Amino acid sequence: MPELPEVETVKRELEAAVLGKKIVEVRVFDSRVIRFPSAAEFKKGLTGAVIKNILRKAKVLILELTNSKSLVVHLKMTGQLVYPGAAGKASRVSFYFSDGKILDFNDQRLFAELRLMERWQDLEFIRNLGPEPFEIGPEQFREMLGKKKTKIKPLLMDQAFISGVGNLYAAEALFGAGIDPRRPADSLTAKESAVLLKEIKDILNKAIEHKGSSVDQYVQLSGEPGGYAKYHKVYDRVGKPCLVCKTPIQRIALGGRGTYFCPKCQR
DNA sequence: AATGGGACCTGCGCGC
DNA sequence: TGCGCGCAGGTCCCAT
Repeated sequence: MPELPEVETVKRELEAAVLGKKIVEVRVFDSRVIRFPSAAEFKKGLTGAVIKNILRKAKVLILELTNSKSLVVHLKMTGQLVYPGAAGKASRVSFYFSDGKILDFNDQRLFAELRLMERWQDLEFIRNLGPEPFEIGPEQFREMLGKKKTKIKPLLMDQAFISGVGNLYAAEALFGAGIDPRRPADSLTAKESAVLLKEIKDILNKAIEHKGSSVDQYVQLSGEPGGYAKYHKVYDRVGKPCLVCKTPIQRIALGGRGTYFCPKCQR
């Protein structure tokens, strides 16, 4: 599922592929993914526009256009952007460029969201985003954790607390830091919180280097899977031996989400 | 304030 | 072989 490294990968690839290109046609195969405005207005607002700038805010992708509007993309869990595309049957929306190439937006489960906004900065979700891990240091992180009694793992996934981390990287970072996902956030020592922040940053950076983790549906812009999944130490490894101590990896539900951890290495 | 559950969706893998 | 069911998780929303 696309988290910060996957969205960053797609953002970089989009920059190389479609920056400066003109959209000449938009075909909508399932209008449910278009959250704003209507499908008709969406098409009208995009046709003829040139992609001027591409940004990422946490897990959100923003394509700024020359007509002062922005295409805001949230892939949620199964959204994909594929280029060059083929407007195949899995496509929900296809963007046709003046050079004849196609950018396909696919989404198996229809959770993903496309919006055409005058001002993406006004989107409530974006306004409420907490800092990305790269934007804070250990002292600030410790202070943030100290104000929260909630379990550390769901807290890492709270985009208003810290943004860009989802279920997979939260589990991997907590394993790397040797911290039990059920620990109250304010129980982490200064040293533990510093190690955790470093693990988060290191793992996100390494995942970006390997162009993301392909579990479930995520693919790079080219349609190829990302290469980071083979480095996962706990995610989706329930019952398999811990790569450090051989204890079977456990899976529990926290905040309704599958949580993988090593009961021996993580305390 | 924190927590839990359901909702949104579809396809996959499982057990029978 | 085929069917029904649970599950997957990013985010919002509601209830407690």
